[in-house]
Amino acid sequence: MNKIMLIGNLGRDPEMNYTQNGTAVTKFSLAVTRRSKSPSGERETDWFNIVAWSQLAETCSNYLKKGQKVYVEGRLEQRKYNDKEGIQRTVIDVIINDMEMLTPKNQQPGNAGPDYGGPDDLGELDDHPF
Amino acid sequence: MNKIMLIGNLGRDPEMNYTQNGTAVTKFSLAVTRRSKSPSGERETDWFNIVAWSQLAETCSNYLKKGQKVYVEGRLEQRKYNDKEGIQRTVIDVIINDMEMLTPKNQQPGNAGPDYGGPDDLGELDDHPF
Amino acid sequence: MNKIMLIGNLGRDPEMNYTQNGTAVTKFSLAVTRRSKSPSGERETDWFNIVAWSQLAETCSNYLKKGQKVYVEGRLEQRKYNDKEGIQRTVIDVIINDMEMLTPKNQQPGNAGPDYGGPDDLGELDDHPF
Amino acid sequence: MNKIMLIGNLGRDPEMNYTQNGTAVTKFSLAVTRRSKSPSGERETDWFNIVAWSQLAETCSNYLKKGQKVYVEGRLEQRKYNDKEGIQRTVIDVIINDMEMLTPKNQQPGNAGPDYGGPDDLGELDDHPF
DNA sequence: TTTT
DNA sequence: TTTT
Repeated sequence: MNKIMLIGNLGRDPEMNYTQNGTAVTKFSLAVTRRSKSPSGERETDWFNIVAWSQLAETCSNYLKKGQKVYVEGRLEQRKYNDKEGIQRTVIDVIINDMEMLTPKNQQPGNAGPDYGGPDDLGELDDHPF
Repeated sequence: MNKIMLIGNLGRDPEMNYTQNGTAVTKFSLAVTRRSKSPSGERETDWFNIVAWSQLAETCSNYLKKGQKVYVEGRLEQRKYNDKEGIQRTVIDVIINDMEMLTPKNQQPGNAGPDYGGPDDLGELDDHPF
Repeated sequence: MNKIMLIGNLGRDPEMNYTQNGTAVTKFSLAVTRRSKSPSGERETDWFNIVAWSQLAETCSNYLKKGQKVYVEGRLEQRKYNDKEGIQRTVIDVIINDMEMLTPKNQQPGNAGPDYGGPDDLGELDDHPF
Repeated sequence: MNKIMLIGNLGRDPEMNYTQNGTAVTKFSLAVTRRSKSPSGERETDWFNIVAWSQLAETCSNYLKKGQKVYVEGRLEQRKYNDKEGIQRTVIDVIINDMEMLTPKNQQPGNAGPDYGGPDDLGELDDHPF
Protein backbone atom coordinates (compact mmCIF):
# COMPACT_ATOMS: atom_id res chain seq x y z
CA MET A 1 0.00 0.00 0.00
CA ASN A 2 1.13 3.50 -0.89
CA LYS A 3 -1.71 5.91 -0.32
CA ILE A 4 -1.78 9.64 0.33
CA MET A 5 -4.69 11.97 0.98
CA LEU A 6 -4.31 15.74 0.99
CA ILE A 7 -6.48 18.82 1.35
CA GLY A 8 -4.87 22.02 0.13
CA ASN A 9 -4.99 24.99 -2.22
CA LEU A 10 -3.68 25.24 -5.76
CA GLY A 11 -0.64 27.52 -6.05
CA ARG A 12 -1.19 28.09 -9.78
CA ASP A 13 -3.60 27.09 -12.52
CA PRO A 14 -3.07 23.47 -13.61
CA GLU A 15 -1.06 22.77 -16.75
CA MET A 16 -2.14 20.02 -19.13
CA ASN A 17 0.03 18.30 -21.71
CA TYR A 18 -0.12 15.17 -23.83
CA THR A 19 2.40 12.35 -23.93
CA GLN A 20 3.70 11.10 -27.27
CA ASN A 21 1.02 8.44 -27.42
CA GLY A 22 -1.72 10.97 -26.73
CA THR A 23 -2.40 10.46 -23.04
CA ALA A 24 -3.40 13.61 -21.16
CA VAL A 25 -1.34 14.54 -18.11
CA THR A 26 -2.08 17.52 -15.85
CA LYS A 27 0.19 18.92 -13.16
CA PHE A 28 -0.28 21.47 -10.43
CA SER A 29 1.26 22.30 -7.09
CA LEU A 30 -0.76 22.09 -3.91
CA ALA A 31 -0.12 24.02 -0.69
CA VAL A 32 -0.98 22.07 2.46
CA THR A 33 -0.87 24.11 5.65
CA ARG A 34 0.26 22.34 8.80
CA ARG A 35 -2.02 22.20 11.79
CA SER A 36 0.79 22.92 14.18
CA LYS A 37 2.72 26.16 14.38
CA SER A 38 6.48 26.49 14.15
CA PRO A 39 8.45 27.56 17.25
CA SER A 40 8.33 31.15 15.96
CA GLY A 41 4.54 31.03 15.81
CA GLU A 42 4.09 30.76 12.04
CA ARG A 43 1.84 28.36 10.23
CA GLU A 44 4.10 26.37 7.89
CA THR A 45 3.18 25.10 4.45
CA ASP A 46 4.24 21.97 2.58
CA TRP A 47 4.09 22.05 -1.22
CA PHE A 48 3.29 18.95 -3.27
CA ASN A 49 3.59 18.21 -7.00
CA ILE A 50 0.29 16.72 -8.10
CA VAL A 51 0.04 14.64 -11.29
CA ALA A 52 -3.21 13.42 -12.88
CA TRP A 53 -3.58 11.20 -15.95
CA SER A 54 -6.19 10.56 -18.62
CA GLN A 55 -9.77 11.46 -17.82
CA LEU A 56 -8.86 12.85 -14.41
CA ALA A 57 -6.19 15.02 -16.07
CA GLU A 58 -8.82 16.61 -18.29
CA THR A 59 -11.20 17.18 -15.40
CA CYS A 60 -8.49 18.86 -13.33
CA SER A 61 -7.51 21.02 -16.28
CA ASN A 62 -11.10 22.02 -16.99
CA TYR A 63 -12.36 22.75 -13.49
CA LEU A 64 -9.47 23.70 -11.21
CA LYS A 65 -8.06 27.18 -10.82
CA LYS A 66 -5.33 28.80 -8.78
CA GLY A 67 -6.39 29.31 -5.18
CA GLN A 68 -9.13 26.70 -5.09
CA LYS A 69 -9.29 24.21 -2.26
CA VAL A 70 -9.29 20.53 -3.27
CA TYR A 71 -9.09 17.06 -1.81
CA VAL A 72 -6.80 14.68 -3.69
CA GLU A 73 -6.00 11.03 -3.16
CA GLY A 74 -3.27 8.97 -4.77
CA ARG A 75 0.16 7.50 -4.30
CA LEU A 76 3.65 8.92 -3.78
CA GLU A 77 6.41 8.30 -6.27
CA GLN A 78 10.00 9.48 -6.37
CA ARG A 79 11.60 10.79 -9.52
CA LYS A 80 15.28 11.62 -10.01
CA TYR A 81 16.53 14.30 -12.38
CA ASN A 82 19.55 16.54 -12.89
CA ASP A 83 19.00 20.26 -12.39
CA LYS A 84 20.62 22.94 -14.57
CA GLU A 85 23.81 22.81 -12.46
CA GLY A 86 23.96 19.07 -13.09
CA ILE A 87 23.15 18.22 -9.49
CA GLN A 88 20.98 15.16 -9.03
CA ARG A 89 17.71 16.00 -7.32
CA THR A 90 14.93 13.81 -6.07
CA VAL A 91 11.37 14.96 -6.46
CA ILE A 92 8.29 13.43 -4.97
CA ASP A 93 5.18 13.36 -7.14
CA VAL A 94 1.68 12.59 -5.94
CA ILE A 95 0.00 10.56 -8.68
CA ILE A 96 -3.69 11.03 -7.97
CA ASN A 97 -6.63 8.77 -8.77
CA ASP A 98 -9.35 10.83 -7.10
CA MET A 99 -10.08 14.54 -6.74
CA GLU A 100 -12.85 16.49 -5.04
CA MET A 101 -13.43 20.23 -5.29
CA LEU A 102 -14.02 21.89 -1.92
CA THR A 103 -14.40 25.53 -2.94
CA PRO A 104 -18.05 26.49 -3.46
CA LYS A 105 -18.74 28.00 -6.89
CA ASN A 106 -19.91 31.29 -5.42
CA GLN A 107 -16.54 31.76 -3.77
CA GLN A 108 -14.69 31.21 -7.04
CA PRO A 109 -13.50 34.17 -9.10
CA GLY A 110 -16.02 35.26 -11.71
CA ASN A 111 -18.90 33.34 -10.22
CA ALA A 112 -22.01 34.27 -8.34
CA GLY A 113 -24.07 31.08 -8.13
CA PRO A 114 -24.90 29.33 -4.88
CA ASP A 115 -23.81 25.89 -6.03
CA TYR A 116 -20.66 23.91 -5.64
CA GLY A 117 -18.24 23.77 -8.54
CA GLY A 118 -17.90 21.03 -11.06
CA PRO A 119 -19.70 19.12 -13.76
CA ASP A 120 -23.35 18.41 -13.02
CA ASP A 121 -22.90 19.85 -9.53
CA LEU A 122 -20.92 16.80 -8.61
CA GLY A 123 -17.94 17.86 -6.62
CA GLU A 124 -16.12 14.56 -6.76
CA LEU A 125 -14.77 12.74 -9.74
CA ASP A 126 -12.89 9.53 -10.01
CA ASP A 127 -12.34 6.42 -12.06
CA HIS A 128 -14.85 4.16 -10.34
CA PRO A 129 -17.83 2.95 -12.37
CA PHE A 130 -19.96 2.43 -9.22
CA MET B 1 -5.70 16.86 5.78
CA ASN B 2 -2.25 15.42 5.19
CA LYS B 3 -2.37 11.67 5.59
CA ILE B 4 -0.17 8.90 4.26
CA MET B 5 -0.44 5.14 4.63
CA LEU B 6 2.34 2.79 3.60
CA ILE B 7 3.14 -0.90 3.68
CA GLY B 8 6.81 -1.73 3.19
CA ASN B 9 9.95 -3.37 4.53
CA LEU B 10 12.59 -1.86 6.81
CA GLY B 11 15.90 -1.34 5.03
CA ARG B 12 17.85 -1.25 8.30
CA ASP B 13 17.25 -1.59 12.01
CA PRO B 14 15.58 1.52 13.48
CA GLU B 15 17.73 4.09 15.29
CA MET B 16 16.43 5.77 18.45
CA ASN B 17 17.68 9.03 19.92
CA TYR B 18 16.50 11.55 22.48
CA THR B 19 15.95 15.26 21.95
CA GLN B 20 17.43 17.75 24.40
CA ASN B 21 14.27 17.77 26.45
CA GLY B 22 14.21 14.00 26.67
CA THR B 23 11.66 13.07 24.01
CA ALA B 24 12.37 9.80 22.22
CA VAL B 25 12.60 9.89 18.42
CA THR B 26 13.12 6.82 16.24
CA LYS B 27 13.96 6.82 12.53
CA PHE B 28 14.10 4.12 9.90
CA SER B 29 13.82 3.88 6.15
CA LEU B 30 11.03 1.93 4.53
CA ALA B 31 11.10 0.31 1.08
CA VAL B 32 7.75 0.37 -0.70
CA THR B 33 7.67 -1.69 -3.88
CA ARG B 34 5.47 -0.43 -6.68
CA ARG B 35 2.67 -2.58 -8.02
CA SER B 36 3.46 -1.71 -11.58
CA LYS B 37 6.62 -2.70 -13.41
CA SER B 38 8.96 -0.28 -15.17
CA PRO B 39 9.20 -0.39 -18.99
CA SER B 40 12.25 -2.65 -18.62
CA GLY B 41 10.23 -5.12 -16.59
CA GLU B 42 11.67 -4.38 -13.15
CA ARG B 43 9.71 -3.82 -9.99
CA GLU B 44 10.71 -0.36 -8.71
CA THR B 45 11.05 0.70 -5.10
CA ASP B 46 10.37 4.01 -3.37
CA TRP B 47 12.24 4.71 -0.12
CA PHE B 48 10.70 6.76 2.70
CA ASN B 49 12.20 8.28 5.83
CA ILE B 50 9.97 7.29 8.72
CA VAL B 51 9.99 9.26 11.99
CA ALA B 52 8.23 8.22 15.21
CA TRP B 53 8.04 10.20 18.46
CA SER B 54 7.53 9.43 22.14
CA GLN B 55 5.85 6.16 23.05
CA LEU B 56 5.60 5.08 19.42
CA ALA B 57 9.33 5.77 19.01
CA GLU B 58 10.12 3.36 21.81
CA THR B 59 7.82 0.69 20.43
CA CYS B 60 9.38 0.93 16.98
CA SER B 61 12.85 0.78 18.50
CA ASN B 62 12.00 -2.24 20.63
CA TYR B 63 10.08 -4.38 18.16
CA LEU B 64 11.13 -3.55 14.61
CA LYS B 65 14.08 -5.07 12.81
CA LYS B 66 15.64 -4.79 9.36
CA GLY B 67 13.66 -6.67 6.75
CA GLN B 68 10.34 -6.76 8.60
CA LYS B 69 7.12 -5.76 6.87
CA VAL B 70 5.11 -3.00 8.55
CA TYR B 71 2.10 -0.78 8.02
CA VAL B 72 2.61 2.85 8.99
CA GLU B 73 0.26 5.81 8.98
CA GLY B 74 1.10 9.47 9.44
CA ARG B 75 1.68 12.73 7.65
CA LEU B 76 4.25 14.03 5.17
CA GLU B 77 6.55 16.91 6.02
CA GLN B 78 9.30 18.57 4.04
CA ARG B 79 12.61 19.48 5.62
CA LYS B 80 15.37 21.53 4.03
CA TYR B 81 19.06 21.08 4.83
CA ASN B 82 22.45 21.71 3.26
CA ASP B 83 24.48 18.65 2.30
CA LYS B 84 28.23 18.38 2.74
CA GLU B 85 28.81 20.20 -0.57
CA GLY B 86 26.64 23.04 0.68
CA ILE B 87 23.85 22.26 -1.75
CA GLN B 88 20.37 22.79 -0.40
CA ARG B 89 18.37 19.58 -0.41
CA THR B 90 14.76 18.90 0.41
CA VAL B 91 13.85 15.73 2.24
CA ILE B 92 10.42 14.35 2.87
CA ASP B 93 9.78 12.75 6.25
CA VAL B 94 6.80 10.62 7.14
CA ILE B 95 5.88 11.48 10.74
CA ILE B 96 3.89 8.45 11.86
CA ASN B 97 1.18 8.17 14.49
CA ASP B 98 0.31 4.51 13.97
CA MET B 99 2.30 1.37 13.21
CA GLU B 100 1.31 -2.27 12.72
CA MET B 101 3.71 -5.18 12.39
CA LEU B 102 2.86 -7.47 9.48
CA THR B 103 5.65 -10.04 9.73
CA PRO B 104 4.58 -13.04 11.81
CA LYS B 105 6.98 -13.79 14.68
CA ASN B 106 7.77 -17.24 13.32
CA GLN B 107 9.07 -15.70 10.12
CA GLN B 108 11.35 -13.33 12.00
CA PRO B 109 15.03 -14.20 12.41
CA GLY B 110 15.78 -16.03 15.65
CA ASN B 111 12.21 -17.03 16.28
CA ALA B 112 10.26 -20.25 16.02
CA GLY B 113 6.95 -19.56 17.72
CA PRO B 114 3.61 -19.58 15.95
CA ASP B 115 2.50 -16.17 17.18
CA TYR B 116 2.55 -12.73 15.67
CA GLY B 117 5.19 -10.28 16.80
CA GLY B 118 4.78 -7.55 19.33
CA PRO B 119 3.83 -6.81 22.90
CA ASP B 120 1.08 -9.00 24.27
CA ASP B 121 0.56 -10.46 20.80
CA LEU B 122 -0.96 -7.19 19.72
CA GLY B 123 0.35 -6.30 16.32
CA GLU B 124 -0.87 -2.73 16.25
CA LEU B 125 0.05 0.14 18.50
CA ASP B 126 -1.01 3.72 18.45
CA ASP B 127 -1.83 6.74 20.53
CA HIS B 128 -5.56 6.22 20.83
CA PRO B 129 -6.97 5.45 24.27
CA PHE B 130 -10.06 3.74 22.80
CA MET C 1 -7.33 -2.56 10.02
CA ASN C 2 -10.79 -1.13 10.47
CA LYS C 3 -10.82 2.47 9.36
CA ILE C 4 -13.61 4.74 8.19
CA MET C 5 -13.50 8.35 6.99
CA LEU C 6 -16.64 10.40 6.47
CA ILE C 7 -17.61 13.93 5.51
CA GLY C 8 -21.18 14.86 6.37
CA ASN C 9 -23.55 17.14 8.25
CA LEU C 10 -24.81 16.80 11.83
CA GLY C 11 -28.49 15.92 11.96
CA ARG C 12 -28.83 17.26 15.53
CA ASP C 13 -26.72 18.90 18.20
CA PRO C 14 -24.34 16.41 19.85
CA GLU C 15 -25.29 14.88 23.21
CA MET C 16 -22.63 14.37 25.85
CA ASN C 17 -22.83 12.01 28.80
CA TYR C 18 -20.47 10.50 31.34
CA THR C 19 -19.90 6.83 32.04
CA GLN C 20 -19.96 5.56 35.62
CA ASN C 21 -16.21 5.99 35.93
CA GLY C 22 -16.40 9.56 34.70
CA THR C 23 -15.34 9.21 31.08
CA ALA C 24 -17.01 11.65 28.70
CA VAL C 25 -18.86 10.20 25.71
CA THR C 26 -20.53 12.29 23.01
CA LYS C 27 -22.88 11.00 20.32
CA PHE C 28 -24.37 12.54 17.21
CA SER C 29 -25.75 11.38 13.90
CA LEU C 30 -24.11 12.34 10.64
CA ALA C 31 -25.79 12.57 7.23
CA VAL C 32 -23.54 11.56 4.35
CA THR C 33 -24.97 12.26 0.90
CA ARG C 34 -24.10 9.84 -1.86
CA ARG C 35 -22.34 11.07 -4.97
CA SER C 36 -24.52 9.01 -7.23
CA LYS C 37 -28.24 9.52 -7.73
CA SER C 38 -30.91 6.85 -7.30
CA PRO C 39 -32.78 5.54 -10.37
CA SER C 40 -35.54 8.05 -9.63
CA GLY C 41 -33.06 10.91 -9.74
CA GLU C 42 -32.82 11.64 -6.00
CA ARG C 43 -29.66 12.14 -4.05
CA GLU C 44 -29.72 9.51 -1.27
CA THR C 45 -28.38 9.93 2.24
CA ASP C 46 -26.76 7.46 4.61
CA TRP C 47 -26.98 8.19 8.35
CA PHE C 48 -24.22 7.17 10.76
CA ASN C 49 -24.08 7.03 14.57
CA ILE C 50 -20.90 8.81 15.63
CA VAL C 51 -19.36 8.17 19.06
CA ALA C 52 -16.46 10.16 20.57
CA TRP C 53 -14.71 9.50 23.89
CA SER C 54 -12.73 11.52 26.43
CA GLN C 55 -11.11 14.74 25.23
CA LEU C 56 -12.53 14.38 21.74
CA ALA C 57 -16.01 13.93 23.27
CA GLU C 58 -15.71 17.27 25.03
CA THR C 59 -14.46 19.01 21.91
CA CYS C 60 -17.33 17.67 19.83
CA SER C 61 -19.80 18.69 22.51
CA ASN C 62 -18.36 22.19 22.79
CA TYR C 63 -17.88 23.09 19.15
CA LEU C 64 -20.30 21.12 16.97
CA LYS C 65 -23.87 22.14 16.19
CA LYS C 66 -26.72 20.74 14.13
CA GLY C 67 -26.19 21.33 10.43
CA GLN C 68 -22.43 21.82 10.50
CA LYS C 69 -20.22 19.95 8.07
CA VAL C 70 -17.46 17.83 9.61
CA TYR C 71 -14.80 15.31 8.69
CA VAL C 72 -14.56 12.34 11.06
CA GLU C 73 -12.22 9.38 11.12
CA GLY C 74 -12.46 6.24 13.20
CA ARG C 75 -13.48 2.62 13.19
CA LEU C 76 -16.75 0.74 12.73
CA GLU C 77 -18.20 -1.42 15.49
CA GLN C 78 -21.38 -3.43 15.66
CA ARG C 79 -23.62 -3.38 18.70
CA LYS C 80 -26.62 -5.62 19.33
CA TYR C 81 -29.65 -4.58 21.38
CA ASN C 82 -33.34 -5.43 21.78
CA ASP C 83 -35.81 -2.75 20.73
CA LYS C 84 -39.05 -2.00 22.61
CA GLU C 85 -40.84 -4.84 20.78
CA GLY C 86 -38.11 -7.22 21.94
CA ILE C 87 -36.69 -7.64 18.46
CA GLN C 88 -32.93 -7.96 18.27
CA ARG C 89 -31.39 -5.17 16.23
CA THR C 90 -27.84 -4.57 15.11
CA VAL C 91 -26.50 -1.05 15.06
CA ILE C 92 -23.26 0.16 13.59
CA ASP C 93 -21.36 2.82 15.52
CA VAL C 94 -18.48 4.86 14.18
CA ILE C 95 -16.02 5.29 17.07
CA ILE C 96 -14.00 8.32 16.04
CA ASN C 97 -10.43 9.29 16.94
CA ASP C 98 -10.19 12.42 14.79
CA MET C 99 -12.56 15.24 13.83
CA GLU C 100 -12.19 18.34 11.68
CA MET C 101 -14.72 21.14 11.33
CA LEU C 102 -15.41 22.13 7.73
CA THR C 103 -18.05 24.84 8.18
CA PRO C 104 -16.50 28.31 8.25
CA LYS C 105 -17.46 30.28 11.36
CA ASN C 106 -19.18 32.99 9.33
CA GLN C 107 -21.55 30.43 7.88
CA GLN C 108 -22.52 29.13 11.30
CA PRO C 109 -25.73 30.35 12.93
CA GLY C 110 -25.17 33.36 15.18
CA ASN C 111 -21.78 34.22 13.76
CA ALA C 112 -20.43 36.85 11.41
CA GLY C 113 -16.66 36.52 11.56
CA PRO C 114 -14.52 35.54 8.59
CA ASP C 115 -12.64 32.79 10.37
CA TYR C 116 -13.02 29.08 10.51
CA GLY C 117 -14.64 27.54 13.56
CA GLY C 118 -12.92 25.94 16.47
CA PRO C 119 -10.52 26.53 19.31
CA ASP C 120 -7.62 28.81 18.42
CA ASP C 121 -8.84 28.82 14.81
CA LEU C 122 -7.62 25.28 14.52
CA GLY C 123 -10.15 23.28 12.62
CA GLU C 124 -8.78 19.88 13.40
CA LEU C 125 -8.41 18.15 16.73
CA ASP C 126 -7.16 14.75 17.60
CA ASP C 127 -5.25 12.69 20.08
CA HIS C 128 -1.80 13.04 18.57
CA PRO C 129 0.86 14.89 20.53
CA PHE C 130 2.89 15.73 17.39
CA MET D 1 -16.31 11.46 1.48
CA ASN D 2 -17.42 7.99 2.51
CA LYS D 3 -14.44 5.70 2.66
CA ILE D 4 -13.79 2.48 4.53
CA MET D 5 -10.68 0.31 4.67
CA LEU D 6 -10.71 -3.15 6.24
CA ILE D 7 -8.36 -6.07 6.74
CA GLY D 8 -10.08 -9.34 7.61
CA ASN D 9 -10.73 -12.97 6.76
CA LEU D 10 -13.42 -14.40 4.47
CA GLY D 11 -16.03 -16.35 6.41
CA ARG D 12 -17.12 -18.30 3.30
CA ASP D 13 -16.23 -18.59 -0.36
CA PRO D 14 -17.48 -15.58 -2.38
CA GLU D 15 -20.70 -15.91 -4.39
CA MET D 16 -20.95 -14.32 -7.82
CA ASN D 17 -24.15 -13.49 -9.68
CA TYR D 18 -25.18 -11.39 -12.64
CA THR D 19 -27.73 -8.59 -12.71
CA GLN D 20 -30.44 -8.55 -15.38
CA ASN D 21 -28.30 -6.39 -17.62
CA GLY D 22 -25.35 -8.73 -17.30
CA THR D 23 -23.19 -6.95 -14.72
CA ALA D 24 -21.23 -9.26 -12.44
CA VAL D 25 -21.70 -8.82 -8.68
CA THR D 26 -19.82 -10.81 -6.05
CA LYS D 27 -20.59 -10.91 -2.33
CA PHE D 28 -18.78 -12.30 0.67
CA SER D 29 -18.66 -11.69 4.39
CA LEU D 30 -15.51 -10.51 6.07
CA ALA D 31 -14.53 -11.06 9.70
CA VAL D 32 -12.57 -8.18 11.22
CA THR D 33 -11.15 -8.93 14.65
CA ARG D 34 -10.92 -6.03 17.07
CA ARG D 35 -7.56 -5.00 18.48
CA SER D 36 -8.96 -4.55 21.94
CA LYS D 37 -10.32 -7.33 24.13
CA SER D 38 -13.77 -7.38 25.70
CA PRO D 39 -14.08 -7.05 29.50
CA SER D 40 -14.25 -10.87 29.69
CA GLY D 41 -10.93 -11.14 27.88
CA GLU D 42 -12.20 -12.32 24.48
CA ARG D 43 -11.19 -10.93 21.14
CA GLU D 44 -14.39 -9.73 19.46
CA THR D 45 -15.20 -9.87 15.75
CA ASP D 46 -17.20 -7.54 13.52
CA TRP D 47 -18.72 -9.02 10.36
CA PHE D 48 -19.13 -6.99 7.16
CA ASN D 49 -21.06 -7.66 3.95
CA ILE D 50 -18.68 -6.99 1.08
CA VAL D 51 -20.01 -6.25 -2.43
CA ALA D 52 -17.87 -6.02 -5.58
CA TRP D 53 -19.05 -5.12 -9.09
CA SER D 54 -17.90 -5.75 -12.66
CA GLN D 55 -14.23 -6.62 -13.18
CA LEU D 56 -13.49 -6.57 -9.48
CA ALA D 57 -16.42 -8.96 -8.90
CA GLU D 58 -14.87 -11.48 -11.27
CA THR D 59 -11.45 -11.15 -9.67
CA CYS D 60 -12.86 -11.71 -6.19
CA SER D 61 -14.84 -14.70 -7.40
CA ASN D 62 -11.82 -16.23 -9.14
CA TYR D 63 -9.13 -15.71 -6.54
CA LEU D 64 -10.68 -15.48 -3.06
CA LYS D 65 -11.49 -18.44 -0.85
CA LYS D 66 -12.94 -18.96 2.61
CA GLY D 67 -10.39 -18.20 5.31
CA GLN D 68 -8.09 -15.98 3.26
CA LYS D 69 -6.96 -12.63 4.58
CA VAL D 70 -7.69 -9.61 2.37
CA TYR D 71 -7.51 -5.84 2.36
CA VAL D 72 -10.58 -4.12 0.92
CA GLU D 73 -11.38 -0.48 0.35
CA GLY D 74 -14.68 1.09 -0.58
CA ARG D 75 -17.69 2.93 0.75
CA LEU D 76 -20.49 2.12 3.20
CA GLU D 77 -24.10 2.02 2.10
CA GLN D 78 -27.25 1.22 4.01
CA ARG D 79 -29.94 -1.00 2.56
CA LYS D 80 -33.38 -1.61 4.04
CA TYR D 81 -35.33 -4.84 3.60
CA ASN D 82 -38.10 -6.83 5.29
CA ASP D 83 -37.09 -10.13 6.84
CA LYS D 84 -39.27 -13.27 6.72
CA GLU D 85 -41.24 -12.08 9.77
CA GLY D 86 -41.96 -8.83 7.95
CA ILE D 87 -39.74 -6.81 10.25
CA GLN D 88 -37.83 -4.00 8.59
CA ARG D 89 -34.10 -4.46 8.92
CA THR D 90 -31.22 -2.24 7.95
CA VAL D 91 -28.09 -3.77 6.53
CA ILE D 92 -24.80 -2.09 5.87
CA ASP D 93 -22.95 -3.09 2.71
CA VAL D 94 -19.35 -2.24 1.92
CA ILE D 95 -19.18 -1.52 -1.82
CA ILE D 96 -15.52 -2.04 -2.63
CA ASN D 97 -13.42 -0.51 -5.40
CA ASP D 98 -10.08 -2.04 -4.41
CA MET D 99 -8.95 -5.41 -3.05
CA GLU D 100 -5.56 -6.85 -2.13
CA MET D 101 -4.86 -10.46 -1.19
CA LEU D 102 -2.74 -10.79 1.95
CA THR D 103 -2.52 -14.57 2.29
CA PRO D 104 0.62 -15.91 0.59
CA LYS D 105 -0.11 -18.64 -1.94
CA ASN D 106 1.95 -21.18 -0.03
CA GLN D 107 -0.26 -20.72 2.99
CA GLN D 108 -3.40 -21.29 0.96
CA PRO D 109 -5.05 -24.73 0.98
CA GLY D 110 -3.85 -26.97 -1.83
CA ASN D 111 -0.75 -24.93 -2.56
CA ALA D 112 2.93 -25.34 -1.91
CA GLY D 113 4.63 -22.64 -3.99
CA PRO D 114 6.62 -19.76 -2.58
CA ASP D 115 4.73 -17.02 -4.40
CA TYR D 116 1.95 -14.72 -3.40
CA GLY D 117 -1.55 -15.43 -4.66
CA GLY D 118 -3.23 -13.80 -7.57
CA PRO D 119 -3.01 -13.19 -11.28
CA ASP D 120 0.52 -12.61 -12.54
CA ASP D 121 1.76 -12.54 -8.96
CA LEU D 122 0.08 -9.21 -8.49
CA GLY D 123 -1.64 -9.16 -5.14
CA GLU D 124 -3.59 -5.99 -5.69
CA LEU D 125 -6.24 -5.22 -8.25
CA ASP D 126 -8.30 -2.16 -8.78
CA ASP D 127 -9.96 0.03 -11.36
CA HIS D 128 -7.14 2.49 -11.87
CA PRO D 129 -5.38 2.58 -15.24
CA PHE D 130 -2.19 4.06 -13.70
C1' DT E 1 -19.02 -17.97 8.97
C1' DT E 2 -13.14 -16.29 9.50
C1' DT E 3 -8.60 -15.65 11.69
C1' DT E 4 -4.74 -15.10 15.47
C1' DT F 1 19.29 -0.40 2.58
C1' DT F 2 14.27 -3.96 2.18
C1' DT F 3 11.05 -7.36 0.22
C1' DT F 4 8.36 -10.49 -3.30
